Amino acid sequence: MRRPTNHGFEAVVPGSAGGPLYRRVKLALLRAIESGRYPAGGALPSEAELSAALGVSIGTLRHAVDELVAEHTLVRRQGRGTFVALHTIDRFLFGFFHVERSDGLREVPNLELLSFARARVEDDAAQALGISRGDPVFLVENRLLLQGQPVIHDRLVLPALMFKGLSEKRFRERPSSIYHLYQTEFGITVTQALERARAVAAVRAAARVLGIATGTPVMQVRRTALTFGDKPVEYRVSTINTAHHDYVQLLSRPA
Amino acid sequence: MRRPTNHGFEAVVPGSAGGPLYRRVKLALLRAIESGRYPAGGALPSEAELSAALGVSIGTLRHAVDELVAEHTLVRRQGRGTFVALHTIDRFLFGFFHVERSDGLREVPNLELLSFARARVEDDAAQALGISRGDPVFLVENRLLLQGQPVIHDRLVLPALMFKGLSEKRFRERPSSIYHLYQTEFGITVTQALERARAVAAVRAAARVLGIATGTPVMQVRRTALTFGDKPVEYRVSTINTAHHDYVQLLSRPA
DNA sequence: AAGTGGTCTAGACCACCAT
DNA sequence: TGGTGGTCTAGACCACTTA
Repeated sequence: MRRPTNHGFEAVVPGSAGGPLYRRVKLALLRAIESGRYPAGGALPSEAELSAALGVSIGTLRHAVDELVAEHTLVRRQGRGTFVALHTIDRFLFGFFHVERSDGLREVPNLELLSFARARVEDDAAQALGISRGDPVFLVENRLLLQGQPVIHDRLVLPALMFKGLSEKRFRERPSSIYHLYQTEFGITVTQALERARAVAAVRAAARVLGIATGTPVMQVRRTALTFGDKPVEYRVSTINTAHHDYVQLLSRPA
Repeated sequence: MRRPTNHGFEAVVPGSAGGPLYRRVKLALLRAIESGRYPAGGALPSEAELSAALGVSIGTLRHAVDELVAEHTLVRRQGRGTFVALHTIDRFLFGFFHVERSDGLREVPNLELLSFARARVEDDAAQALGISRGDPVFLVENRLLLQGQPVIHDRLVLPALMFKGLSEKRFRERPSSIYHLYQTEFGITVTQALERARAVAAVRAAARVLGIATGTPVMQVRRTALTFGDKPVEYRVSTINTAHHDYVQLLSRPA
């Protein structure tokens, strides 16, 4: 017989304000995840236990979990349990990496660290990250190879306050994916990203890194990556050589 | 007292094969919608009536409808009913139109028809549309203006068999959105689209239409639009002048 | 065999909308 | 006021996983 516990939750009462019960249950779960009580990759208590701890029916608990699963915050595995979602290489590839060869071949990119530095943030990145101009940031420069050929040049801007202790060494260890590194080392889960793309003539620096002539048309993608609560965690400018690769998108949902 | 009807549905029995009950209910609803029994914009019978007609509990019926709502096939309106989703201008703007001014201003584009013709399909479009090379198609050429300035040049390829009776006049009438035209005039609902983008130097024809110099870097987006069952209905090549506008994407879901 | 999530039911009550 | 979808419950049973 197992002793009943409340798993650190207070009962969520139905009558009071704050919207539907399942939504308050969802927020309670989200707060528990963000607080680190259930680390990325770890299991949640069973649905029966959670519904008892929160004082709601199992149907209501499932409704809340359904939404968190739809948002990729949780993952259900029948017969095993419910887990906090991990940024695996697969999720990265299909969720946040949009470049593939023109013939449709998708491939895990090979990453080369070009430079790593601490600096004070410039205006465009400060605005995207929602921090003050001049705040300390890390600047990381990467080159991504597909089939041995350089295709993408990335410049990342990371708020130093959120990535305390980040070092060049961490990046040199070639994490399976950068977002996986954020998650496991800093407890930061990237849940979505906003991208703005345009075509530009390659400047000399980017052209050299990509091995193309200055002035070649390339795609420039500016990405702001967000975590829970739409909080920005990374600003990134990618320059893509689209001579033999495409930037691919599947469109479906409005807003 | 209202006479009970089955609304043309046969009861869905739980025991047999074919996956979960709610999924077979979903398919039954989808077939009814595709068949035209419930036209775009029209209301479905109430959930109580549907669950009775299909012989399932209201919870199961709601589960099926939940998925169709998540896929934007149906729309629920509390107190009014459940409706077959319409391609309104809003849905178009947020679901399928991705160009906005660099400062973030979103605007409904002004459409100019440049040319309209019948022709035999070329290879790239034939492959994208899943038809045989040489099959009859409509070729439509549009120019989209934002704030009075030409920003996008579109070349559309439509299978003639799916768009019987399409005429230049229909396009001249400036439909609120092209996908709305497909839906109301031909019963074709675009549910999702696949886009492949790259940066290229503007060729002379596109440059003239967009009012820019030949060779200017522009984005070229090739879109395949799909309806129910991932069936292709339109192939489109867009050339975008990104001098003052961006191609914008919100990324979240993996696959 | 025990524990987990997945499905399905039957019904009560609430919130919203039209008339 | 009556009809619609939205929420919530309590429980039964199934399918899958692990030991």
